Amino acid sequence: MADGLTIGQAAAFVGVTIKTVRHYHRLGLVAEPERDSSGYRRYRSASLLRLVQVRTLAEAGVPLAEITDLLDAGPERFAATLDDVRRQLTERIENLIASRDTLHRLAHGDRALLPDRACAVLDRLADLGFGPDYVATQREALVLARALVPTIFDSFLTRLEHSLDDPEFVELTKRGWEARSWDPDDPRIDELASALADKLLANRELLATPAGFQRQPDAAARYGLVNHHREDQLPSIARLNVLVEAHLRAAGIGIPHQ
Amino acid sequence: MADGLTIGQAAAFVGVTIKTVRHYHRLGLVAEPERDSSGYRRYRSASLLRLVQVRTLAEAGVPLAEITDLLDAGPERFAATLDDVRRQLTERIENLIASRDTLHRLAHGDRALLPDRACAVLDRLADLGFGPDYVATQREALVLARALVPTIFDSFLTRLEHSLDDPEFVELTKRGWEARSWDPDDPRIDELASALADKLLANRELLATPAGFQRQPDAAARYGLVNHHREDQLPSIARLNVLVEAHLRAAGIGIPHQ
DNA sequence: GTTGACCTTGACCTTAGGTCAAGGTGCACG
DNA sequence: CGTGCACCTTGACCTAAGGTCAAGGTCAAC
Repeated sequence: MADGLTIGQAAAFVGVTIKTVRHYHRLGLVAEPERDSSGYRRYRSASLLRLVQVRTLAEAGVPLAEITDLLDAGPERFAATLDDVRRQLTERIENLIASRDTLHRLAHGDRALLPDRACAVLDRLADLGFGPDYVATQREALVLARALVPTIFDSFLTRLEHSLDDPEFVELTKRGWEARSWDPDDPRIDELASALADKLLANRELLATPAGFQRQPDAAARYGLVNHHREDQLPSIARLNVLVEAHLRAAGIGIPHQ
Repeated sequence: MADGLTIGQAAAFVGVTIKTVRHYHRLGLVAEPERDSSGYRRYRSASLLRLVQVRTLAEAGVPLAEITDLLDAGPERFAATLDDVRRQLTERIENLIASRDTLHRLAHGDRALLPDRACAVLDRLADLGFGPDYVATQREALVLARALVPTIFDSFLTRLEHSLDDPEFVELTKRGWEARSWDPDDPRIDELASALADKLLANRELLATPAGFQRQPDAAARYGLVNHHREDQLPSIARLNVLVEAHLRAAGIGIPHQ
C-alpha cells in the first residue's frame, strides 16, 4: 500500500485512462515506474507529478512529441514554444471556421453545390419547359464548370442567361435535347446543326470567349470537358455538337478544342 | 485523347493529389473509371463531376465516410446532415479555442503550471530564505495538489500563506528541511518532531481540514500523496513527518491517512 | 475454489491521406 | 533504336492520440 498506486489508481487520480498512461510510457513522456513482485507498475508522487505536468500540456493542445523538450526547457523557451503551439492552434481553428462557413453556405441557400444565381438559371430552365433530365445534366455541367474553370464561371452563367432570353434559341435547344433519342445518323441532326450554327453566327455574343479565359492553365481542355459533359452517354448529342462546331469552324470561328 | 484524362490530369483539374483520388476510389466515394489498354485509369466528365462533388464536401469538413450517403440523399436529408456536421465542427472549434486559452494562461502569467497566487507563495518562500531545492519541492507539491485535490487547492494555499506569517513556524520548517541530510536515526529528528507538533497543536488553524474535502473521491489518499511528495527520496524527512503525525494522533488529532 | 475486478502484453483500428519501393508505359531526343 | 524522363500501376508502411479486443496472470472476497 505504501509502495505506490497501481496504474488504474494513478490514471483515475490524474484523470486519464490507463491506456493513456501506457501510451505516455511508450513515448517516453513519463518514465516507467518500478514494478512490484507481480509485475504491476507502482506509481509514487514523482510519477504522478510528471503525469500531471504532461497531461496539463497535452490537454492544452501541445503535441505529445514536443512535451518532453518543453518540460526540460527553461522558462524562456517554455513560453516561446507555447506561443508557437498557440499560433498553430489558431491556424487550425481558422481553417475549421472557414470549413464551417462553407458548410453553412452549402446547407442553406446553395442547392446541391451551386450558388443562388446558378440555381435560378436552372429553375428558369424548368419553367421554360425543359425536362428534368436536361435540367439535371445542365446542373452537373455547372458544378463541373464552377470547379474546373472558376475564373469564367460567372460569364458562363451570363451567357446562359442571355441565351434563355431568345425564344428561338430555346426552341432549337429543346429540339437538340430531343435528338438524344434519335439515331446518331438521323438526317434531322444535320438539319438541326445547321439551324443552331446559323443562330449562333447571328448572335455571336453567345459564343464570345470570356476575358481571363487563357489565364487558366489547360483552359481549352477544361472548357471542353464542361461543354461535352455526358456526351459519352449521348452519342446523338455528341454528333450534333460535332456538326455545329464544324459549321462554326467553317465560318472561321475558333472553338476551344480538347 | 478523346477517351479521357489520366489520373494525374484529373487530379490536377480538380485540385487534389493523385493519392487523394485513389483514396476516394478505395473508399468507394468515386467509382473506378475504365482502364485503357495499358491499365491506366481514364477519367471522363462524369467521374470528374463526382470527384468535384466529393471534394467540395470533403473540403467543407464533411467526414469522407458520410459523403456517399450525403450525395445519394434527397435535399432535405442533405441539408439536415450538413447541419449535423456543422454542429460537430463547431464543437471541435470550441474545444480548440478552450485549449488555446489554457495555453495562453500557461505561457503568460502562469509560471510552470501554477496560478499567480501559488507563484507568489513560492516567491515568498525564496524571500524568507528557503533554498531553491525546498522551493522546487514545494512547487511540485503545489502542482500535484492542484491536479489531485483541486477542490481544496485554494484553502491549501491559504493555510500555506498563513504558516509563513509565523516566524517561529518558518524557522522550524527550515530546520526540518535541513534534516534531509541527517541520518534518519539522528535524535535531533525526534526533538524537531516534538517542537513541530507542539507548534501545530498551538496553532490548530494550520491543521484544519478544509470544507468540501470529503466530496473528493479518495480524498485521503490523494491528500496523502501531496503531503508526502518526494519523501521516498528523503528518508529523514519521511521519519520526521511520521513522528509529527504520531504526536498529533497521540493528542487526539486525526490526520488524513493513506 | 471460484468469481469479478484488476493487471500484463500485443496486435489491430481510427482520419485522410503521404511516402517509399519496385516495376510497367509513353513520348521525345540523339 | 536505345535511352532518359515523366507518368502510371500496386502494395506496404507511416502519421496523432489513443481505443478496442484478446489471451492470460493476480488479487481480494465470498
